[in-house]
Amino acid sequence: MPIVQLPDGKKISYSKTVTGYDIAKDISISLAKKALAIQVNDEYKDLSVEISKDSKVKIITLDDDYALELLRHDSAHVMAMAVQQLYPGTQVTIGPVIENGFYYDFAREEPFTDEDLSKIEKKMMEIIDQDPQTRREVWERKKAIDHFKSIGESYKAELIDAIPGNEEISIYFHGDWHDLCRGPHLPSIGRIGKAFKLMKVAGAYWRGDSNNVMLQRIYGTCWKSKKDLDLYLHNLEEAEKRDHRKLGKTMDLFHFQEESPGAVFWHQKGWTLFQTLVDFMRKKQLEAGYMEVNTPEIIDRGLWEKSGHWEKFQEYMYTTVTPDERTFAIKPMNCPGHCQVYNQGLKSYKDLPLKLSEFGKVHRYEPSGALHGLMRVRSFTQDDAHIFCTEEQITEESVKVTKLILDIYKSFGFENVSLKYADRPEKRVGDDAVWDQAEKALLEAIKASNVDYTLNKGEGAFYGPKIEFVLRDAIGRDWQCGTLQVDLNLPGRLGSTYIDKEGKKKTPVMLHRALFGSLERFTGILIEHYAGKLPFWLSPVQVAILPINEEHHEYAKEMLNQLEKNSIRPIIDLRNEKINYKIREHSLAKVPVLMICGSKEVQDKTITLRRLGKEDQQTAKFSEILSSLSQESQAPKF
RNA sequence: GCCCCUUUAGCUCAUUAGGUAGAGCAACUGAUUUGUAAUCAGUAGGUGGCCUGUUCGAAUCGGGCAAGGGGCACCA
Repeated sequence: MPIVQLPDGKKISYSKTVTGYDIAKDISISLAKKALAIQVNDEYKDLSVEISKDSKVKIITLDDDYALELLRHDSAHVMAMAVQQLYPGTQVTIGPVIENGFYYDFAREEPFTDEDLSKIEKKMMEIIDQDPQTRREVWERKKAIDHFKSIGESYKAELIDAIPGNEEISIYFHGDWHDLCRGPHLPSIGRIGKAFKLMKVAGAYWRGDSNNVMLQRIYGTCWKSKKDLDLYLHNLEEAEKRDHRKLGKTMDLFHFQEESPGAVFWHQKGWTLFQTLVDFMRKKQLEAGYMEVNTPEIIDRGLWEKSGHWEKFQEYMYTTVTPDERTFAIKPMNCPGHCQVYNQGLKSYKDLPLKLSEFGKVHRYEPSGALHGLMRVRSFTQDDAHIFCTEEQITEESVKVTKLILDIYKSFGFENVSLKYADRPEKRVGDDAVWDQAEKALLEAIKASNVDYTLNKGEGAFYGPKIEFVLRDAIGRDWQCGTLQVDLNLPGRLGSTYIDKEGKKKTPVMLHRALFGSLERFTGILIEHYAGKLPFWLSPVQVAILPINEEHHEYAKEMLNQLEKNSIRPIIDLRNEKINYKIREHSLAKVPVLMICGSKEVQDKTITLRRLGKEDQQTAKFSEILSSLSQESQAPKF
């Protein structure tokens, strides 16, 4: 005698077990037609689920957000159906819903080609037209394993074996095709609609483990309507346009070449941008009490053995053997070097906290497949610092670091920042009491920052807990940049000490901290965030002076000179081209300010100014414009 | 590192049964002296990523290597 309660509070009582479909029908015929699934006490179920107990229910239709998950999940199944019909002998493994779509991993000897994708898509359309009904069955575990083994689906059998004993094994049938699946699913396949597209084939390890065999993964996207699909595809194209690798080329910022994979050749314009960033951060750090130092790139392996890098990090280190047969490593991190600077001279508790910063270029032999433009390189500059302090100072210093990082992010328009906090792992060094203190300190810093955070339990470094700073860019992508790590290990290993109030030698705690992590990567993020249209203060070329014809060249040169004297970065275009042509070209080059001068301007000592992306013009005295641009050229303050 | 794909002029891309390559833009030369997103004409430009094999003949087919791309794994 179940009584079901609808979202509006209305109750319907039944004299016997009912299905979701029955309920939908009792509410209205039109709802029954639209119904895709049912939510029973916060759990999503098939529409065919039998309800025997009192429950709160909600009929899921295309209007619910959850519908998209159903559509995508069913799309994955249909894709697997299509693949197995077209390519017999292919094994199915897992096929989950992901952001914007779905994928399915297949085991098949032959690789899938792009032509295969269109064939599969076509077959999917056919299946959707046939609209097979969905049916759920619960099987006994052994029967399920034996069955999948008998039809050659060993991966599925392995998956069933891994399902916890208290869970039931549900098998979904779509027509005569079936798959192990938790569900729920649409009542019939035709409900998917046709707003989907197969995107790409990729390799993926079975169970995400690189020791396992590699499967073939097909990615697809699926939406509620053709319109949504088109919008998604359009957004992808737009995102491609702001790809920093593409913009780096067209804006003449940097290049890569095969003789030095993963290392940047910075061109004048890109390097100007890079240096502008460094200048900005240098100033902010000096204001925050950091002392900038510089340490060697190449250091004897003995020091890396002491620091533990030789043991833990060797596979990422470049090494070199000199003619006198000494082995050196090119630094992958700055910390050991900073400890050496700290170790010079006796330190007192009065010297703490001691903050050493460095724009240190580090080299790491990253796996070739990881390289990606500026975002992942083998040679990069860290905006690195190490804070030597007492255990009692961890909290205060952590709060300061967090504030500094968040303030700097804001200067670049990154308001949407989140934190990831990782606490003690199983394998670690240091006393639990010190860990307690370090973790408490980081949590307090997080609390003080008033920013959302997620906990990565047990994911801390072996030497201490850490916070990672994640920023979201203009098109909603997250980038992990800054980091703050408490280190209870390295100062001890490298013999760093200070004299405390009682005159006893003690080992300081070290905080590792980076604002953006890699400046190369941050430059890439900035380019994409701004789609190349950098704010005036960061723009490598800030002003293009465009005279109308030869008569105005002299005046134009005069202004060039004035701008340069005022530390603005101008260029001048004296080519014998029409003004339209010059405007177009420098606009495409994303120069933020165009200065046009013709006879009128020469006569009145004015300039006509046009800003990137805007069509309106502004004519004013050159002197006035000069002072306002000088103002605008300053780095943000906070 | 692993799977798949790609690599042709400075850039973006063509050449769909193997017969030594073509366009647009850029560059250069000349004409044009121009007022807010492409003035016209001409010239030059390529041992087709590198090595190797098959063939009378390879950008095109096979093998190897490298770099780049999409993913996976790793990660700033």
